[in-house]
Amino acid sequence: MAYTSPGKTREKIYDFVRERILSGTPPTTRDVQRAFGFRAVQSARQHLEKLVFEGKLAKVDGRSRGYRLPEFGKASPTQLIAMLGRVQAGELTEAMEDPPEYIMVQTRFDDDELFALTVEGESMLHAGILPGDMVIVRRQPTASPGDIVVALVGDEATVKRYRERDGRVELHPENEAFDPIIPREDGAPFSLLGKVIEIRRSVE
Amino acid sequence: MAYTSPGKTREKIYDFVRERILSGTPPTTRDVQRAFGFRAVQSARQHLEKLVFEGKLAKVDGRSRGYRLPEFGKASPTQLIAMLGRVQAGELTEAMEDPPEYIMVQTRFDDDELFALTVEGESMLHAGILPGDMVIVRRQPTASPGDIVVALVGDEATVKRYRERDGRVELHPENEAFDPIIPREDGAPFSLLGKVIEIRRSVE
DNA sequence: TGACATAACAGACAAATGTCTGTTTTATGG
DNA sequence: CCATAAAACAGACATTTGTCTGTTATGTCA
Repeated sequence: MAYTSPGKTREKIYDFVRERILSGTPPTTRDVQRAFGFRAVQSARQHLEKLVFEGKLAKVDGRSRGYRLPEFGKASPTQLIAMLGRVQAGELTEAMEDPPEYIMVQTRFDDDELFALTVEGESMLHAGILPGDMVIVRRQPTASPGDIVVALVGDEATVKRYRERDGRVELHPENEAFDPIIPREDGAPFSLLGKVIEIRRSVE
Repeated sequence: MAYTSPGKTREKIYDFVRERILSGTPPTTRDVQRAFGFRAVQSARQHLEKLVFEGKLAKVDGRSRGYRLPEFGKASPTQLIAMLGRVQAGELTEAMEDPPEYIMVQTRFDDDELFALTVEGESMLHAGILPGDMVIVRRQPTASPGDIVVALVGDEATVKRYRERDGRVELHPENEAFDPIIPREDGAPFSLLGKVIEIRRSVE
């Protein structure tokens, strides 16, 4: 490879390695060598080791593909969660299996069971949740008053604000055009799917 | 390792491999061997190959740590972007360098230059953008009418709806309590930072 | 119980990958 | 221009890792 001014190539190597790590597979020394057209492995290695020395990369010695992003290691665990969609026979199932869509989420705890849903309807408009928004839900059987939750009422999944009045569960919309749902009264089968922990909206 | 009924161990191996892939490093055959206490590499290999045959895992032959999640192979590229925050002397700089915070974004195009901001104020309330929301912005010098943009007006970064009237730029809030900004008229230095492509809100 | 499929084991070889020692070439700053 | 540091090259060895052939043990089911 042609000679470049000090640090120039190293920066590109960092970008390359970083991207590879993020996309799921840290590169081998020789991956880097080939990607940059070095004629010696050591050329790649020297840059990589220097990046580790500078603290820009972390490394597990001796192991193959041992390079890591230092801050990211302990930052927050990343989880790939499934986009669910349709409600079918009272059970939430994966919509359009064909390709099941996944999204990345950074979570506080690794053992949370998460899933994502697309919101339909305008019942939570005043809570800043619009139709088409994606909500990320932590599956849990209970909730606290004030939580935004996803519940199965009858056959339909719905996003509402969780309240309790006189010991009874109430699901409140945040839009005057809609009425609260009081499960016991209307007798519809009711079950709490989980709590909304994040809202995402794509506006591209 | 003790003998288990058919498929029992394989399921656990699948979970193990999956988790390892998601956490950033696919395991080696011998990683699996050790994790399950097999006394032969082939035991692990057999299970892994079978999982590939069943379509539950994908694999790059010959390469170390070559196991993948099949659906994940084609997923959109992932990018780590910086959380910017404060506006300083007309320039957007990284807030609290000390740990620079990064978030994961799945992008359509890999070469977009993205950054993230925290929204202050309620001027975009009716567009479903609340104070504290994080907006992900693609840096670009122009915008189309209707876009939600981030602009630097004076020393302040502001999120508004981009409009044009009589060939002049107007920045419209989505809240009656606020007035539109018409850059030329009030004479404040104005520059377009980019277009909002995603909104995220954490409600934990 | 016995046939069968699967699980697990044993040992080895080959390829990929990490690592090392030393040399040559080029950019940079005085 | 020269001294120096960094970049790139060369070739090799050690370890890790993927792969293979064949054997033994155990669960399953008729």
